[in-house]
Amino acid sequence: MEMVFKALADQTRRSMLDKLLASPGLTLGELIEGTEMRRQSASKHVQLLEEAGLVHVEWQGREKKHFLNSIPIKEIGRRWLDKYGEHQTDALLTMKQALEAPVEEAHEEVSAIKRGPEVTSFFTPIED
Amino acid sequence: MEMVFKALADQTRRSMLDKLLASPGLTLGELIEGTEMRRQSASKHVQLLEEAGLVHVEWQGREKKHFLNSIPIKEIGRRWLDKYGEHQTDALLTMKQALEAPVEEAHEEVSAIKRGPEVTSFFTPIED
DNA sequence: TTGACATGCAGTAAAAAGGCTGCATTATAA
DNA sequence: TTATAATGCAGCCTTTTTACTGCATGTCAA
Repeated sequence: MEMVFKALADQTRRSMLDKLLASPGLTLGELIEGTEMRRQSASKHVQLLEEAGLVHVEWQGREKKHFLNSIPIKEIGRRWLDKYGEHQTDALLTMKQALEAPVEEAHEEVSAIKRGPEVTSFFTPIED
Repeated sequence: MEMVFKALADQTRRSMLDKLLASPGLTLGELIEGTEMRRQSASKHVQLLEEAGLVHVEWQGREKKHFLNSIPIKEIGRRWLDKYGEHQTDALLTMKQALEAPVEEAHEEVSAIKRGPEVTSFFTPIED
């Protein structure tokens, strides 16, 4: 999971995923077409993407075909949408309103929310 | 968008978001409780999260209360789930099967998929 | 007012990331 | 077989990231 986040943090790598989504099976050479980047640098990016499980490769003679594996991305999307579901937004708005109220009462409300079951019940811990 | 990806790339920052999800309104001091990290280091992380729009703050006297803003995360989740939808997985499997067939025919199928409307129609470009 | 507390900002050091060149390896094609 | 093409690996350099220390600022409470 850590690796997936790291891999997605770089624009160059995200562009590579885009290209592979549009054109499955591109080789390294084809991946850097139209860019200024050297083959060797791109190769390192591809290595990272492979380690993160985001790219699957198939060797065909001396050519290495690259394919996007969208499973890890979907997994992240699914988990995070579960984790930060609609309830959270409501809770945030509640907090915001509470803080905009006079300090004493606001502090009370904050404490109530912090110790109460309302927010903690929204929270489904997910290892990442 | 770039900032959001960068912000999510670090485990420390993701943990902070987790804490703020579980306990909205934590101060900096509360955020580093139980960790080895110095206050000043954590402060920089918070700064990044703020710039990425992932954390909203409310000053209350000398205390700075931090709140998770899950909107950017949801936005990413939504866009990426659109982008890498179910069709992509099918396409990937098709490619995989094609490549596992004898080379000549496989190459034909790959070319067909690459130039055909099947895959490109799956692709909905999204700026990021 | 004064001391303690919560935070911010500047500067520094170490580590990680990203890009390059040069060379080695394997496969195709003449 | 030999030249060419696609790729990998090692080493180097520069930039970015991350964590630290020290000091400054603003707020609360006695």
